[in-house]
Amino acid sequence: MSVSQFDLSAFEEEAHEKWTHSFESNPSKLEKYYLNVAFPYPSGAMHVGHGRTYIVPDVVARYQRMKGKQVLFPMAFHVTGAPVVGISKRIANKDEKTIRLYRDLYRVPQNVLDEFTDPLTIVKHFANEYQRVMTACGLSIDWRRRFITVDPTYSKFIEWQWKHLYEAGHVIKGVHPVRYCTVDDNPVGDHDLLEGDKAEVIKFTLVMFRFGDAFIPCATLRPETIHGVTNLWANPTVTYVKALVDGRAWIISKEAAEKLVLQDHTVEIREEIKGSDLVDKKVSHPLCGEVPILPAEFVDPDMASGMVMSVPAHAPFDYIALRDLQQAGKYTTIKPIPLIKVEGYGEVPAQFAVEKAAIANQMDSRMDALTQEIYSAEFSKGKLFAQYGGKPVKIARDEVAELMTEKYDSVVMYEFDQRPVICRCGNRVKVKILHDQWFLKYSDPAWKQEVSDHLKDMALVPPEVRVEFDRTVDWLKDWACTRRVGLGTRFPWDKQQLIEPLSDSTVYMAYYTIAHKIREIDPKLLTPEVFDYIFLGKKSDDLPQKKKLDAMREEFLYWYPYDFRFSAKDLISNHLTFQIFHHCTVFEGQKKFLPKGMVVFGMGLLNGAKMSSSKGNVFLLEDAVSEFGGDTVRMFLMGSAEPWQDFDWRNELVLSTKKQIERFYNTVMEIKDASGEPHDIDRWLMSRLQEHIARTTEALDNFQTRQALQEAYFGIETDLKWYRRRMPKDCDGSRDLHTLCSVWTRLLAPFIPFTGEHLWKEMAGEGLISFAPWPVADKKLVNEKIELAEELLARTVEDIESIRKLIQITPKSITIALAPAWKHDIFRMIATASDRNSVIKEIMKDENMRKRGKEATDAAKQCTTLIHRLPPYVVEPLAREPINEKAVFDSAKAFLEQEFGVPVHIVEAEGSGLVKALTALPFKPAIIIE
RNA sequence: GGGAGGAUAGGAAAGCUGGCCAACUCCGCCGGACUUAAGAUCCGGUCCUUAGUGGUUCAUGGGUUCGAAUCCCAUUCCUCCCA
Repeated sequence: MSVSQFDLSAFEEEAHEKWTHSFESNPSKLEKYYLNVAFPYPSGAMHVGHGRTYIVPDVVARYQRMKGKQVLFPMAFHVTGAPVVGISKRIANKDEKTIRLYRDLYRVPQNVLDEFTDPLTIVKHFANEYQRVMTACGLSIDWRRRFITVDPTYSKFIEWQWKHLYEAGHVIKGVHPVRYCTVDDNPVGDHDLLEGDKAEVIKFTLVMFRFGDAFIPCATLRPETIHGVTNLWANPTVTYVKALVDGRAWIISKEAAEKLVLQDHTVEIREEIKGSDLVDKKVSHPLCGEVPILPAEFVDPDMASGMVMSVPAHAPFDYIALRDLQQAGKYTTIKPIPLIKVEGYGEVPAQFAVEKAAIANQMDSRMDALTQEIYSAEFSKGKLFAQYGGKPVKIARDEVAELMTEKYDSVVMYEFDQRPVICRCGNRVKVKILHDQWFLKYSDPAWKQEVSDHLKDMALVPPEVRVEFDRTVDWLKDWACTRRVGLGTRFPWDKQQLIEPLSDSTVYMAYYTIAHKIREIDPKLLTPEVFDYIFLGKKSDDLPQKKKLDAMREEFLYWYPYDFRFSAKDLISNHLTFQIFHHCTVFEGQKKFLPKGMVVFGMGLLNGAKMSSSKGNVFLLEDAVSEFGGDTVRMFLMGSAEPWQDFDWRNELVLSTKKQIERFYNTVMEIKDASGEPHDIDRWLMSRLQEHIARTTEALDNFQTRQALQEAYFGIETDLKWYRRRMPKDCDGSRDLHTLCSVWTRLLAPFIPFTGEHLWKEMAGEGLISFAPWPVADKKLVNEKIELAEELLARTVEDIESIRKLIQITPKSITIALAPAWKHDIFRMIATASDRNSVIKEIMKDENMRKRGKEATDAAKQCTTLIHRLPPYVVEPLAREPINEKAVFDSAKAFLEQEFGVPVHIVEAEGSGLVKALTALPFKPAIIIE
């Protein structure tokens, strides 16, 4: 008895035992199916959102396996990059927040946590955790092929890959601005920031105003507004410095002087100048003439050069600052100078906008939004006045910047678009220009062309993402591909640097095919020639361990290219596109090895809010599995949304999923051994079953896990309910139910493999259900007539119930009156008519109909309505051939009487003498309850 | 700012090559049956109205059409990506 109890954790234990090496997959005679997932960066524990990412491909893998394919589903761990280095530092520094996250949320034991001061220990720990939890989820992964991206062997593979990229001319050297901490003396990654992780580096133009023998540089994003400059702003409370920058005298804030050093300038500070001493002095620029310096306390010395040029006609801040001064009776001769015409903002846009929004002073919180609004409006729609060239702002901006750089000493200065940006160490982050920065030249049009050509031949799921890929390829710019900190493979042409994490994980899908075998060879022997041989078939002398290489070559040729890659949609604009670029280069001229398809996922929500480890809004996958069971988690994640849609995890919904599995299990256990003789209703059940098989198969072919579950689970369950209702009281069901159970269990096996294995054993199925044959729909068992008869019966039962509810009397008998043959004729004529409007005329031409007069036209109208109302799968067969309604109801008489507990009479409407019987229509008999 | 997608019952979600659509299905809730009870299961209900009917609905406003949740335009809001 205890064996047949529904006990998920017992099933799980049983299955794990059977599966130990089952999913290790080798080349064989069978057709192959290779799928893979973007590998995880194991810096923390898995949450349920991760669960779906790996369960969807597992369902597909299991499905394809049952279809008889040789399936490869590998997994590895991406440990390269900087984040984990930051984490280890924070743990070493006893950062409370980080420690709490790892100790309390991820539940890392203290003795392990103590070791986390070493970054590699962190990723290795969580890689093992990942494997453990993935296994608990029933993922059918070939773990022999597991690797991490800092394995020496893998590094050799990366070096080989980059050699090809380099030789193809895709790796170039350039300069690059980065966030930089001068205390740590290192670039700062997102995860190393205390504040300002959204800040971006913006390229400003320094407009050089002449001030005696020196320059005063003002940073701007809008150099074209130089024509409208009325003054500069200096902060009277700030101490400025006069410094020799690249040999020429500049007046800038102290902070700016420090920043310029990081941006390729030599800076020697000569003297300090008080801001107040600058006020009311004059400066000049060839494009705007002489203007005064005005005082303004809003000027931030830590923003770019610490001096600001004022364009009151187009910048709300400048406008208000000037207005405030003038209201105090100062500088009243200065007038805003408009220079850009923009529709809908009057003569002086800044003034117009400020007045429209009724902004009182500089402190108004809407100022930033307003500035942004004007900036955007002028950029997209604005045009310079004719005297300044008349060009659109979009074009003029770059032209003016170029002119200033060439003729008027302007230079570029990088600064953040928002502040403050603060490092973990508490120091202000600055922008530094890095030299020796290497780039992947994704901007290369020829390379783009190869990628976009191949993209056309790839299967993309869902199809809507194709435009996003096309756009990404179109827009992609050069990508900085080396870093100075973190874990990773050394960059071959500059050993001081590392290959950046997104750039070292683009062709590893090929590496999976040989990962378990290449380990046997000493990494020192893994020259590029070795990989050239394995992956490209290029022969060369002195290849080591030729036999092993041949075996690897064979694996690669068998598995590659991969059939589908699964990944979340936020990777479209980088990783998923990069990997196509890299494949195109590495497998240059070998189109048959390029990726075949991709499935892109939506995001995960927890109780309606976005999942986020840092905010603590996560539910750990491990907890979910132990609380609800692996099958429950799987079925919930697969059934709540299609893979590419966002899904929402809610515990109460998960709980009801568990009940569903239990219901399924109990039902199967109860009926699997039924042995009665089949009735008509069994033929109906078998007929319906074929459709569920076909639809489930089709859904899975399209990766629609939700649709597939809907068909395979609820579709069959609903049929069974009707089936049991239709069974005579004393009958336990026929031996056909055994077939149904076998099919049903197999259809669900990819989703709930643990329960599947257990039931398979209970049903004495051969081998493991994981490798059992996928059911195939048998067209011969589809019986349209029987389905139609049941449909008629079900609809009639429904009608009787709704009438009974309405009249609220205790019925003594029910009479079902069937429509006469001539109404069937009308029905058929209308259903087959090409023009349903004129068909009534046609009908009335008939002698027999005409003599019935109004009765016939009424019936025709009602039939038309009915035909519109019935689904096509009912109308079509009825149009071909009427069904024998009398026979249907006669044989169901016992059922109906049992259902309603009163005598049921079946009569022909015509000649019954009942008034209500006249409303009888084909497929809709009249019902008289007394 | 540029790009992509979306807005349907209490929640989730199907339908979206125009007529079958008050709208598959699941969850929740309400009522009933079974049960000592709970749970499970089964039946019914869940916009208004009603002898199985009819009406009003699918973010808002407009358009195309004999006819639109479904096509087109505008607006509002949401999500994601890039800047």
